[in-house]
Amino acid sequence: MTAHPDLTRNQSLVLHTLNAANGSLSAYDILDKLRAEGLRAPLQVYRALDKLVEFGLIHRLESLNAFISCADPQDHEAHAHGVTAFAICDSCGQVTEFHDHAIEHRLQQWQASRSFKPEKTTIEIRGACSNCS
Amino acid sequence: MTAHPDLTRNQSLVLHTLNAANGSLSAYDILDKLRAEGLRAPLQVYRALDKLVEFGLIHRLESLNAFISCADPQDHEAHAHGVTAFAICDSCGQVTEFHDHAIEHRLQQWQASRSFKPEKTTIEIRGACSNCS
DNA sequence: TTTATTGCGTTATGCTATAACGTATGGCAT
DNA sequence: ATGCCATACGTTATAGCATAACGCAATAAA
Ligand SMILES: [Zn+2]
Ligand SMILES: [Zn+2]
Ligand SMILES: [Zn+2]
Ligand SMILES: [Zn+2]
Repeated sequence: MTAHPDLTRNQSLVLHTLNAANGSLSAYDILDKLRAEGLRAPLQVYRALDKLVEFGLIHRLESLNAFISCADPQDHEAHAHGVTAFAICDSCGQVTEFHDHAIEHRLQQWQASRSFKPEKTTIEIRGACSNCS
Repeated sequence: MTAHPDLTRNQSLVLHTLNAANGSLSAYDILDKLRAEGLRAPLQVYRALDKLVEFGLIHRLESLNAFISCADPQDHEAHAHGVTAFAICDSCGQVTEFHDHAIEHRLQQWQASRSFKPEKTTIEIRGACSNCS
């Protein structure tokens, strides 16, 4: 359970922006929100995002090319070794993060049967949330 | 079991290019391979890709922003109503498509419990295949 | 002090995807 | 045949996402 180091100014700015957002934000969304704080270039945001993902404080949503703050950054076990899944509402943008041990176990079985060594697993359900149906 | 219509020239060119490829190709990879056939603009490729995905003949890999031909285009049941998963080797590019009913069922349970209406589900495992480990 | 590491800022570039326009073609009802 | 509709096509321009490459600054070993 290694704690991540203190965040730098840019990392803090990006994390707080994501925490304050309702749903997910693209790197350029974040950049636009942080111009007032002095950020000017995409790389400043991408470098912070890379670190925050590495620290397990945020997640990247592959099907949206966007980022969202972790729903439970304290849960190191689930995020370090587990599989994180997301349900994404295409209507309102709500993102629900969840962890399902049965799915994870089933994927592990498949991987073992094929001698496939997983590095990162993406599970994203796009659709309509209960409010938007 | 509705058959898809005959493919247009551009659709055929794109499909054959993907069928001939070892792994996945980006839209621009495909465009480069088809310049000799007269294709000049990204839209010509993207429009064909959209249709081929709609017909269930190819899949989009969200974590790669790339496309791959379907491993079993005849299996309409699995592709129309089921969840398709991919194991992607980051070393050699090999992509293995598979379908797991237990995972699909588990996702359905989650969706039912949250009244979430799924439209498209992405499952992609990035890692190293048995040959590359 | 020297060296290595990490983060920062900037410029430039590359890759991915779509908007908006007009043209062409084929099916079909009148 | 004529008009109408739906679909595909080709082109130009633009939008959106991501990284290469450079040098500087601060910090932490050695
Ligand atoms: Zn999380
Ligand atoms: Zn919603
Ligand atoms: Zn398939
Ligand atoms: Zn491999």
